[in-house]
Amino acid sequence: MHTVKQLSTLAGVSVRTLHYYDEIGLLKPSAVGQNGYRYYDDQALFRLQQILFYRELDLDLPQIKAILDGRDFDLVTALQKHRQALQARIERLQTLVQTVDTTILHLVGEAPMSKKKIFQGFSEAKQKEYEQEAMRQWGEADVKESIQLWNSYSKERQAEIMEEGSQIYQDLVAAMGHGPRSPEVQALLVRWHQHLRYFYEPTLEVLSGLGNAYNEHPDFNATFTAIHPDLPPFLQQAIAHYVDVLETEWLERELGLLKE
Amino acid sequence: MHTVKQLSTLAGVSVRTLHYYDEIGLLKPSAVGQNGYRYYDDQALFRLQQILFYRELDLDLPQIKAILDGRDFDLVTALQKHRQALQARIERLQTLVQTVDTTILHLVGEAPMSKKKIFQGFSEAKQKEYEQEAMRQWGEADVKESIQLWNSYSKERQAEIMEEGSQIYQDLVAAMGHGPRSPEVQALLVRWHQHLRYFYEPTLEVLSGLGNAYNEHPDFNATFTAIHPDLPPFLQQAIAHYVDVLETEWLERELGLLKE
DNA sequence: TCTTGACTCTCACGCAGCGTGAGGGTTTAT
DNA sequence: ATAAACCCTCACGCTGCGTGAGAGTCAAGA
Repeated sequence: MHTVKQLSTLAGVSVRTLHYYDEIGLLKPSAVGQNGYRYYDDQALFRLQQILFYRELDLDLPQIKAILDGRDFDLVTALQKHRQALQARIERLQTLVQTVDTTILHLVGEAPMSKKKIFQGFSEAKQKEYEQEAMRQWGEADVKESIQLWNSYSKERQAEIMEEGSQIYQDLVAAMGHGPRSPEVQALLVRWHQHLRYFYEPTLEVLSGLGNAYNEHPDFNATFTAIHPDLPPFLQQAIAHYVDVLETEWLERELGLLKE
Repeated sequence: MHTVKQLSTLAGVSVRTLHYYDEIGLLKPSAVGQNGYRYYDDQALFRLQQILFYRELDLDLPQIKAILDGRDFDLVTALQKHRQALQARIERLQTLVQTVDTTILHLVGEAPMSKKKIFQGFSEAKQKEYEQEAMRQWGEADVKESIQLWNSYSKERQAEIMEEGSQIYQDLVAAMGHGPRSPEVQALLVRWHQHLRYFYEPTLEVLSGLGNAYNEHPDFNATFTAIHPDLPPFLQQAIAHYVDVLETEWLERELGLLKE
């Protein structure tokens, strides 16, 4: 027989939770002393573990009670229904993420916080290279800002960001077969765009200019050709389309909705 | 100037919501009559629409207030943080769905129909063979589950399944001339995959491991060599390709979800 | 003018699943 | 015997409102 405290540490829940489960009849103590103390045996511990398992699945307590009390209750059907509910929630959240993404892009495109900065962040040697690359296009002050932004991240964060970046390009290569305007590729470009924001705030014009540069600028082109020979022209087309969509479709719809 | 009812129908919210937003200072009426009535102008309507927009994104009301009152608040950063939170919730829900799935499978396998013996479709001798074969690879618990699943089928169904199984291998032998990646062979592997699911739910890794085992594991190899001497290496190649395609399709679906 | 019906207001409880005290008894170890 | 640790029962708080209750107000028709 365990007291509430013992059971709570055994199962990793709070004492209050045990009180509550008693209150709603989900888990009643195996015995109650005349002092009012609750005592639980191992069977109760087992039931509690079952409760916690189903709670992990995000089932609500009345449902768990129904399942465990097992009265004319089809567990498999219940779980399948629950699965559907979870899927629905996932899909809803995924559309939310998309909306958040486009909102961020809108805000960034509308109100550039700090105009055009450029990125660095490869090896020390290449860093200089890119710095000059960027300077030729955007000027020294902007580059310095970007470098400061980059240096403001921790070493680990920097590693993560770089990893994420190369991952995105690999995913893009894998998705090339679908064509530059395919939903798959365009979705990856959302990630790409998000990724850029670690370095600077790209306006829509910067984005589109970047797309062209990836193909037409010799140094960028070389970098991406090394990943895949067809990547530069592919990126140019895909990004052009991406910016197109952002400028027309979304601006009309969301912005109009907000301001009208 | 609109009354609460008017504003509520205009924006599609309840009167109670307007009361509440007033109470928490999120949306105060533009004017209040001496009778206590709330009156809202068009600016308030606009603000309400903004509120609803951010509420749609699942931001909580204090956050919305902070955003709209815009005091030393970086909207983009806030949205990025929110995006991460949404992503975390999505990932959590996705693992939950997985857990639910495996739970359902477990329950289905556990459904006690008749606790007879093993893989009854095979001859008594070969039965033991397959049993050990399976145990060596997957451990006892998995095999038991598979056996229980198998025993949950009726005798007639079991006979049909076994017939179907040997038929598939014969068809595969007949199709070997087309090559392991040919549509003909790949279509047969769909049937093969479906067939396996009568016994257990194979993950992609299990499928691919099975393909290798068919060639490299001496017992499996012997079994299939008996059907046709070139069948084992052929199956290994064909199955490897089949799994490859499945993985690609899966990736595409993920990306599609991300975009939609 | 009086009535009626549609609105309006301010409390205030309820929902899920507990967290977090408050205030007071009990047990256990020293 | 005393303190520490544990136990109990209220009971409010959190989110974002829904849902009345009870009472005042307004516009329009008889």
